[in-house]
Amino acid sequence: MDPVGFTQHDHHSCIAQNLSAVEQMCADQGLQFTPVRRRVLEILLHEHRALGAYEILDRLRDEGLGSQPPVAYRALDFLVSNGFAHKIEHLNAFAACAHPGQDHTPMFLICRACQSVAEAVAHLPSDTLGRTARAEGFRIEKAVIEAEGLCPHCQDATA
Amino acid sequence: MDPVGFTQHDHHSCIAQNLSAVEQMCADQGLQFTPVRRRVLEILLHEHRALGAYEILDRLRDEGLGSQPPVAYRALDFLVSNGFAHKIEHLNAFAACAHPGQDHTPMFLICRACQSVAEAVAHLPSDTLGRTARAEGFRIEKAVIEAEGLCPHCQDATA
DNA sequence: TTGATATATGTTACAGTATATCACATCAAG
DNA sequence: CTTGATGTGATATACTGTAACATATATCAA
Repeated sequence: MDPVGFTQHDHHSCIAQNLSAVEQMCADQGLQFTPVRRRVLEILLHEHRALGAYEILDRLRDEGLGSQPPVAYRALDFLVSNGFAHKIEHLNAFAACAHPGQDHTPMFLICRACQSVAEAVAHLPSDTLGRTARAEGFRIEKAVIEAEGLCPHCQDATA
Repeated sequence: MDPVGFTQHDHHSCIAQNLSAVEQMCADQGLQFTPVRRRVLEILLHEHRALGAYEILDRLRDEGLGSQPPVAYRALDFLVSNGFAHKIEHLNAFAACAHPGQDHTPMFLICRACQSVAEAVAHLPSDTLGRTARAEGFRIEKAVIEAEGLCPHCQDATA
């Protein structure tokens, strides 16, 4: 479960693997992986960055797959609530999940220069957040952990 | 630096203390603590929860202190960028800072039942977020850490 | 197969959040 | 006194998200 980071990788196979994994999980769980939902995930995977709902909608519209906001939002809701994508609150945008299906609290490193996004996995119990919640008697249901800054590449470019 | 949590406290003096601390800091740093900015902070302190920009704007309007969105957003920008308030991304809302002036990465526990918000302080270097960033060579400039769930009181109420 | 139920999609309209821009006032520094 | 920085007022607009209702498609039991 490596963080999917700022390094090069075989993008084509990464898309294919993710898609077939999601396909399999939908079959197993009786979820309908419909054309719109599939296409939205493909778009997110292909871009490999966070996209706004309306960017996604524009592409759906170009392909005749739906033209109104609720179409995009519903597909995104499906993907997010089943763990196939995440919403990045800081950007009001969405990104494909780097390790779909595994129940996890994602953590994002967002480069403010090149807009790339790396996903890693938090370890809540040992983090300040988890320990504070325990101490306060708060029950965490969902956590949002996002950092903005400069990725290694853009630090070099700036320097 | 206790987390300001879900327990009772002397709200009147907590408002007064916070306000005078901010006042002092503005004086020290040559920042203009203007009527609009002061009023917005007072509103946030008084509510002691996260407020949307337009909720704040409505109150400003009632008091004749400005009626257009930029007025509220500019005051909020001032408060946020100087560390006197925080934006809670998960809610698209704003809350007064519980320990203004201290440079810190705030962490929020948000009750989805009663909407109360507790602020605590993260220890980035030891958390997964900080360690991951270090390992990836990512330089964090700002972090957003927010948890949604049930506060102790609402857990009891639900049970 | 048929009908009943649940789920997914299409569309309109709107609500909520945020910013760009221009004009004007104030005030401190040179 | 004028220049530049900062704050305010106001209009307009862009971006993000949802409510509500109609239609279509899938699923499953009888």
